[in-house]
Amino acid sequence: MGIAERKIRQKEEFKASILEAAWQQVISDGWQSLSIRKIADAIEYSIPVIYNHFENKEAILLEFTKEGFQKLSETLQEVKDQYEVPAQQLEAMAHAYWDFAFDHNEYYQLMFGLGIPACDRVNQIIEMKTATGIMISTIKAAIAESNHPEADYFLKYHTYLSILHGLVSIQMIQKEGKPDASKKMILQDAISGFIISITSK
Amino acid sequence: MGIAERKIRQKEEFKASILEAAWQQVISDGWQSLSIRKIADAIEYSIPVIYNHFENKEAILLEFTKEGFQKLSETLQEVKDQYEVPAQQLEAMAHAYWDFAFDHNEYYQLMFGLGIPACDRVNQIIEMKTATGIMISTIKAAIAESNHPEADYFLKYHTYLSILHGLVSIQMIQKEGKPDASKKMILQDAISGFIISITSK
DNA sequence: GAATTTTTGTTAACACTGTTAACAAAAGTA
DNA sequence: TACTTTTGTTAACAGTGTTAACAAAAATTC
Repeated sequence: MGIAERKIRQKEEFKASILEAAWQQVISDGWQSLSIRKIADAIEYSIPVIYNHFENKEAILLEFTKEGFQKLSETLQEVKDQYEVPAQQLEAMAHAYWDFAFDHNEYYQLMFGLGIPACDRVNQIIEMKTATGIMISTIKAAIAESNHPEADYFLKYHTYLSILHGLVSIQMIQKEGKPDASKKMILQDAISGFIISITSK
Repeated sequence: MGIAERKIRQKEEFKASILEAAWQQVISDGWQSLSIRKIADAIEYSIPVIYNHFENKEAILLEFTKEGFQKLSETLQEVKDQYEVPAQQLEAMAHAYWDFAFDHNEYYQLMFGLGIPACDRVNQIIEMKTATGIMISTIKAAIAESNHPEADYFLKYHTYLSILHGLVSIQMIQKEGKPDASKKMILQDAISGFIISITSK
């Protein structure tokens, strides 16, 4: 009975065409503005057919999130395979990670829940400069007292902030509520490494 | 003419009551589910009055984002003032930053555009484990070859990922599109610091 | 104090969202 | 051919942000 197989094949194709249409939406207007109606419109079917193939909108986004992690894994593995020394691997993977994030920007935003309204918002906030100023001045002072006062304070500030924000947001994505005190060891580890990197060496 | 003053005072109070009601919403259900209608309901006025005091919903969120950065600045400054040595200040500020993020969780999410649907999503993605595995194995190898093979690989992995994600998302929030190559120096700086911290010392 | 203007607030709608129940049409099976 | 299952549609529900048209209250002018 080849007809049952044809059916599931057609079902797969249909599902794929939904994802295809959805992805077009995502890359052209961002995943924020992805809508079931627009997908239905694009595939020229009525709305409820989509719910025959996906439980809800979230399930569609989940699909892309999976794809994103798959692609990231592949990329990391490929890059890793090009080196032998772990330290070199780590460095190369870091660059690959960076490139992935910006080359597959939509995937990355989906994977890490970057809800982009903040982009427009953050850029019009003067209050942010105050916080920035406090941190930068401290970095400057630390560099001035260090053995290599020629270091780029602005670069070091970005590094400092990125470490902090990275730690926090990764933690927030993984679980809600305040993480236990043991998690603060990660902070301690990262930040003391950073401080050493500017104060001595 | 005290009546004009009373008017603007009342206007201020009204505005404050809107923000108050909005904030109640935010802390009880997250800023995702904040709605103009619910605010109107809470203050027992009709919907359009809110638009007399705020241009749109975004303006209300912007207000909280500002508040968030103000609070963060205050916190950082206070903590900084308790120390003299820049290195100590940086460390103390890092911990203060961490505490702020989790103690004022709603503010932080707003400030950095953490669009929390990803929380539920990320936790049901097995594909994520692959990527994690690749990175962890490399970290393990690096530690094994280092001078202190007793180091906690899981901690180091979290540090590694956090640095990467922090760099990327801070960059993404600030501007869209791929950042210029010079920005990659921040990555280079942070990651080489990290690598040194595990390979030698 | 009455008439007029300005401010303030309301109702009702528009244009969107995700989701689903009720039903019709097509396809496969007996 | 008659029946069942799958597939698809229309129409609605319950939300969302936002705004135009209008009524009521307050302040100002005559």
